[in-house]
Amino acid sequence: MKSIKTVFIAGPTASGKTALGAALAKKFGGEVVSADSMQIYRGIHIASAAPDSDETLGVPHHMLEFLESEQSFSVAEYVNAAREVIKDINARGKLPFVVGGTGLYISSLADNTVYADEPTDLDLRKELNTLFDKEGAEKMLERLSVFDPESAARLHPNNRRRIIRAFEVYKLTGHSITEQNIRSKEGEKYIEPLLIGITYRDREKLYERINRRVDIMLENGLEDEARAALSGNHGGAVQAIGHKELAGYINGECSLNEAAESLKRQTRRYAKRQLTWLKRDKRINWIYADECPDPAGEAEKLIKQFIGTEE
RNA sequence: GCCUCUGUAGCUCAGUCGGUAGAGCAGGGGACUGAAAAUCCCCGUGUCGUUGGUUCGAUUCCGACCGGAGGCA
Repeated sequence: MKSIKTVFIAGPTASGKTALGAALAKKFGGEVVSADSMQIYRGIHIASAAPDSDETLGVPHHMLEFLESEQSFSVAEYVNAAREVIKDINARGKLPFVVGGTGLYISSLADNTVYADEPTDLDLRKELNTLFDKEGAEKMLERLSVFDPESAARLHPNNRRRIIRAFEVYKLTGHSITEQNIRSKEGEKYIEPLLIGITYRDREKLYERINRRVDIMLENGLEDEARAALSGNHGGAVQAIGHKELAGYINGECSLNEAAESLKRQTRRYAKRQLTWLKRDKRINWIYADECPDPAGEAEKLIKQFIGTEE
């Protein structure tokens, strides 16, 4: 099968990628596939800055707000679902635009990473956690080195989550995560990506935007949304920045102002981590919103060149 | 006007009995394959208010000045 030309719009939170993605998709008659690990959930519309109906500009958006907050989700499920959506968009003769800030989701699609069928086993994770508590990190890494020396050497003892995942893969599949990662790169290249990154050269400007957006979220009812989420079942969405920070205020542990400051700080750090992830990918064509007079026009040029309809 | 306290990192402050300084927070850099808005690793960024004096050497001691806080008038 011929690979599907797909435009990716990536960037840190509050960089303006949602608006840019929708505008570009409209211009090129495309459809948007969200690549955001929080916007997949319902009940977190404000905190995740999911696009409102007026922000989608009438362009179909996929992979948005389709899961209940207590449901667990994974990159594997994301990639497998998004792939079908992209194939469908392509089959209808439209250009897919993957827009989002979850680096792992974006690169998994752009790199055509294959995630084999393998059910998530939360009980096994629990067991492994108990074992970890009993044995300690060093002993666990020693055990890991027996069947996966590469991972044992690579993983930091403090990174419990990754160590446990390495055991989990082996117990579930009989092969190491190192081996699995190698296989994951050998799949069909069904996507041909054009990667566009949007951000600000001056970090301070991005942070100002983040701070402002948090204030707007609070004005728009973030507190009520957080209250509703916190009273419900806790699941995949509880780790969302926004509800987490407001919990302290809602439980009477701090003032609203302190919660808001904490939320801004966590969002800034998140943006920094997003940038660290994206910077690594040398294929990304970066557009700096604070230097470029016409970011959308710049992106349009790249896309025209990419799809081969250069005027 | 006088007296006292005070001025050190972006912020709050420690400290140097004289040998150009260090914590917390903020911040910066990095890793990343099934929880990824998660998880984890590394890093102190400085005209020690200014200016004279004493000294081999002053951020440290002394004086003056400038800024801040309080007190007495």
